Amino acid sequence: MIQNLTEHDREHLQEALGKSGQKVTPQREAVFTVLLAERDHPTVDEVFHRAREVMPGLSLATVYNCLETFVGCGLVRQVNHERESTRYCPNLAPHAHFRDKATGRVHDIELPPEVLKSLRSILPPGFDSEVIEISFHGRAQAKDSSPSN
Amino acid sequence: MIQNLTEHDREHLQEALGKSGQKVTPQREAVFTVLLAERDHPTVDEVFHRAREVMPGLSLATVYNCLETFVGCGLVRQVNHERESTRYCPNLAPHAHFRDKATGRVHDIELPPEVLKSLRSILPPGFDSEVIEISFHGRAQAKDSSPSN
DNA sequence: TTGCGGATTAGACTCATTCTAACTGTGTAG
DNA sequence: CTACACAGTTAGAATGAGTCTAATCCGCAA
Repeated sequence: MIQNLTEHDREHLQEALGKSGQKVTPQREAVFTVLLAERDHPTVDEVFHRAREVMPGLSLATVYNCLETFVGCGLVRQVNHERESTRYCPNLAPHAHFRDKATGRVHDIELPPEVLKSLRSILPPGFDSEVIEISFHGRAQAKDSSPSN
Repeated sequence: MIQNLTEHDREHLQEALGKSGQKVTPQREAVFTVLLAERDHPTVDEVFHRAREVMPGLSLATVYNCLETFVGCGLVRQVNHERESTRYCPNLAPHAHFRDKATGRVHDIELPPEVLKSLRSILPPGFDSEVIEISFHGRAQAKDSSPSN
């Protein structure tokens, strides 16, 4: 089920961690692998259970730590919807999220640069935004499972 | 500090509650008054403390109940940022939120219809969105306090 | 007066997340 | 080789927003 990291992904991990002076550890590798394996915006708990299958001694605290580290060095994004548990997303391209009311599943929605730009333009002078989060909530007659990247 | 409701606002409250078969109570009036008095996106706790000044017996549970009721009948909107406490906003016009990194203060950002439209347009066919939330996070060299409306 | 139902209340409870303190493992200085 | 430092990991306790529960209150209709 859970593949090992590709050469490329391992390098990506290593480089991002290295840049902020941190190391690749087996736990971090396991957690990162889980995130890449199924890009379905898992919660911490889901990551925990999936990673445990591969590394039974892994603790929940470590999963929290790893994910925080990844967010800190820009490897993944947090996704929040209302006050539900935080989900994690390895898609770094600018995109919005769509949460399906029926299934709770989160889909990535591509965000064209011009739309992003028009969004930025609504900020009055003096407002300088680093992060924009856009989330839709509604119904999707989705074909199937995993969101595109 | 906390003014009474204007005639107009009381009618607004009454009508909205009435439509979903609920009554105006002193507690609901107090909570609604607090929301309108200072449109600074207070948390439940802030609403609770402000309303207590006017109605000392008011309980936290009731504040939760009132706010939930208001959301249910469309009188106010919830505003969530990451996993911080939920805030409440009586501005019903479509708008985005800007959270100031430095102060934590939330500002309303007007959302022109064409921007809203361009946002909707990025949804692939089959995705039907009822709610769109847009939030910016960054720094504002704000002149002063309360957000417009 | 009695009974009903919605509203309110205090306090118990849940549960995601954070904190703490102990432990592990690796690398480096002696 | 030994030991010290230090990042990372770990289990479990603590936190805190929000929800639930069961008792009470209150206005109204029979």
